[in-house]
Amino acid sequence: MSVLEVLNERGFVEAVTHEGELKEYLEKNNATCYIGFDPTGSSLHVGHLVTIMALAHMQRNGHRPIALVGGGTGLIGDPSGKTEMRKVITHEQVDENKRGIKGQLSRFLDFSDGKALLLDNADWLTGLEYIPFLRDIGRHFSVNRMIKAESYKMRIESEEGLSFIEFNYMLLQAYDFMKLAKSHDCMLQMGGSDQWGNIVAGIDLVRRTQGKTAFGITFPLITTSSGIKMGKTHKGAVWLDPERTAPYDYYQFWINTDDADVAKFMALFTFMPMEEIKEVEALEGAQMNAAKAVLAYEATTIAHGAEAAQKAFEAAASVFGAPTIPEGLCGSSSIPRGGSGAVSAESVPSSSIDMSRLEQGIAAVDLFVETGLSKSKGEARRLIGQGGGYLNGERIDTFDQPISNGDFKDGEILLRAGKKRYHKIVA
RNA sequence: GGUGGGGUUCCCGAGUGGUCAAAGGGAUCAGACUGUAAAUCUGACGGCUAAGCCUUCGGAGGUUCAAAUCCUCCCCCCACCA
Repeated sequence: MSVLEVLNERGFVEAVTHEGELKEYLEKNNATCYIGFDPTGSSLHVGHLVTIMALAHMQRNGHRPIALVGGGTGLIGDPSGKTEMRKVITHEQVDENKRGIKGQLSRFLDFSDGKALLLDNADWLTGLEYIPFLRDIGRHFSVNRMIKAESYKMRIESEEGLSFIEFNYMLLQAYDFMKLAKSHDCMLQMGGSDQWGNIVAGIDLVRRTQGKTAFGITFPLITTSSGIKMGKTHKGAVWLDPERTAPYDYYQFWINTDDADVAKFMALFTFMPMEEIKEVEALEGAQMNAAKAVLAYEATTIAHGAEAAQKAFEAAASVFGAPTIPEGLCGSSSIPRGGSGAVSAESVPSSSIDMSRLEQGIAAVDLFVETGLSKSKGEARRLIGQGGGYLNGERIDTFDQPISNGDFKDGEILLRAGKKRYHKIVA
């Protein structure tokens, strides 16, 4: 089975250029392909996962993926799909972000022995000279055509407009492709559907300058079944950096997937075989929860390692109860089955507190604020007033209920806000 | 540079001297129902030493018993013209 089929089957493909030829190309060659990553943040997030997984599939099928960090283009900002101009970032930030990004990608890609590459387009873009660039590259672009591109249209029609530097983004990205085609024989670029215009521009440029056919694949924008762009939660992005999104929260993010999305996400964000995923589609009711646990476990394993996934699983089990995963379900997953014995909740956020203060008793509201479960006293008061505050599993009745060292159970006080947020206080 | 229109609480958006912590919607949070899902229903949604007080309506001043609302200056955005 070729990569293209794998990607297709798993729902990665939105559009492909020269489908037949690309298929042939991928079957005959150990191809090199690339995807660009914006170094605007120090961490990638779940929104990047589709592209990352696509690269991983490429590598697993014998091709060589290149993750291209836009250190040069990042200084400009891609207007595609954005309604407003992006902040320009500094070189130092880019360097720092690059390090973070590589670390995270290493979980998904094997960078050893040049099996995957991390390149930075700043290496060739920052040295460009204006006049030669215009003469050699600019002449291949038609403004008429560019302004018709979907990626620019929106901005051109917007109130804010499109700045000149952003307008040049397409040329630079096309230049990247051309450069990589020449230096690494990289003939395939992939990207989100908003990148279509940029990718096609690159393919064009490769053809005009080198007379070769390059290819492009775009991925669909993954939305949840409720139509929201996936990976954003009220708290902001779900990061791949464990410092920013703890593995436990990462795990929880996947657990909270909509029923309707579970199978889709399994196909996209795990390496589980499609036969098993098809079975998941048919699940109903509470069984779906078991499938979600598998999804969360697998996704967490990929992003943070088996150990972290195990811990997250156990922590979740200790607060929500261990899920029963039927034997027949998702056989390839190494998720613990049949309720593992000792469950620890060490991934639940915890803090310690000065014992002398506890002796006097601390009002519940204050404790909720101190532990970060509530942002302000008003919020804590509201929470408890509405019945959302719990102490060791018991609902707290009044907001000023004192909590003291008499409330320790097994050496800890377990506070809970609402259904899902916990905090442990240890002596 | 000229002319006109704007900047309101997380977002959109009403409000044009007191009745405004500011309509409505969205988002969010909690509760009920459930399966840590969705949908639905209910409630909350600036802060606090909480029937009271304090801080908010681009910024700084001013008028007034009283200003998001009126005046002055400034900053920013947008449209059209040049």
